[in-house]
Amino acid sequence: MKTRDTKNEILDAAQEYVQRWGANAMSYQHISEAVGIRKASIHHHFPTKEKLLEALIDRYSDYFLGLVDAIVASPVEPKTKLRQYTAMFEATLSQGKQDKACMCGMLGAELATLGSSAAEGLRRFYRENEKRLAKILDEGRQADKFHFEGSSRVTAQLIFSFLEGGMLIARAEGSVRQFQDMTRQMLKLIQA
Amino acid sequence: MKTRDTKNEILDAAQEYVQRWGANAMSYQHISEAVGIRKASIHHHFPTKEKLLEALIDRYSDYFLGLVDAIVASPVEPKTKLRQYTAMFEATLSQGKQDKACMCGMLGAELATLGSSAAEGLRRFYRENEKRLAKILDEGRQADKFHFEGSSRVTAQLIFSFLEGGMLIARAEGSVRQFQDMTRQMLKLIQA
DNA sequence: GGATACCTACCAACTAGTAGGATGATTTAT
DNA sequence: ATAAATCATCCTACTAGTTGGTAGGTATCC
Repeated sequence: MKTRDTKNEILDAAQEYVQRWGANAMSYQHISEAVGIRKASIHHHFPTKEKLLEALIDRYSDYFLGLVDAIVASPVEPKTKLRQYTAMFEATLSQGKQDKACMCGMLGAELATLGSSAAEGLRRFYRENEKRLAKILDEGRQADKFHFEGSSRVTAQLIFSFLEGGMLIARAEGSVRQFQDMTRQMLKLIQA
Repeated sequence: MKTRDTKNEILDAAQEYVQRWGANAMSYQHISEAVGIRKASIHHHFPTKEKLLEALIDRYSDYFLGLVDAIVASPVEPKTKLRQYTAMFEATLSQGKQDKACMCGMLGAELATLGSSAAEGLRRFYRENEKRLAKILDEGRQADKFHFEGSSRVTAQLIFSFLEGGMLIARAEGSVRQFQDMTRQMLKLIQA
């Protein structure tokens, strides 16, 4: 707990900005003002914007997937796990002025402007989420709690896509409620 | 069919750019080079970037919803209508280097950087799509071709959210196939 | 004494947007 | 009909501000 504070404060500010405005609307200047540090000092911690975004994606990914792993490993019903998973997205959407989306959903739209390393990190985030979701779905289907035909992997991709897209759409309407309704309906569709 | 050409060429170039790179990565300079016209000349047609984006959203919205209306009005099965609707998204994703998303999905991520008028246009696009989707769903449910509980409006929002999100996710993986698989699974989930 | 962390001061490139002029077509006045 | 005025389109040339990034210095800490 020494120098690490500033580095994390920079990432905190950057993440907030990306979740609200997007990576291309975020600048070193903005971070500088938010953290209370000079622009050049940010370059000391993250030499280029590309490196910053890579670090940002890595941190976000690790944190988010850590929470997901805890849900997957917990001894509750698959249905509950799925609800807890969707609640994570809902929580982000509910923060502040309800104008934050999933950071990796935002970056998905800005994919073309990302470096190849950051883009790979993004894809990893998507795949790892889908993998964990598929596990929950498999578990639930075997226990006859979920019902759907075909691949659990594709179904996981479908649910994940909906959650990422749903955040953007619901945010535009300024309606957490709409997101909750859609999520509930999604869950109903795969219920046995 | 006189002066209108340049205006539309500008919008064409801008739309391509937004669908691939996003609105914040698009500049008057980029459009200028793509169209073969000077930067200042673009300002003559669209005095500010905000106005350009408003015009872009309006044109896109009118065109897209026009196609959707044709689908809704056509005398085919609801199931076919839904497949035709999702095929429109698939077509965009299949274009070029498979790096284009729905323009309004892209702009959804950049919502905070849009002017209030453009943001309202975006929301209108979302709502009008959901409305038409709900109509198809209602029609199908009444004909016992679709089966789902609860609100058709919420179900329409769910499907629309999935399509917008799915384009971004599938694009990241460079996989039209993944998008097709997810869409097919979505359709299966609401099939009677 | 060598890192680490931060600073001031700069840079070249790019951003949206403006001023004002040239060209040519279309309307209008005579 | 023709001359004059107006207009749309496009141009060169510019502005002020922002962008990511660098050079090089200073203070502090192990």
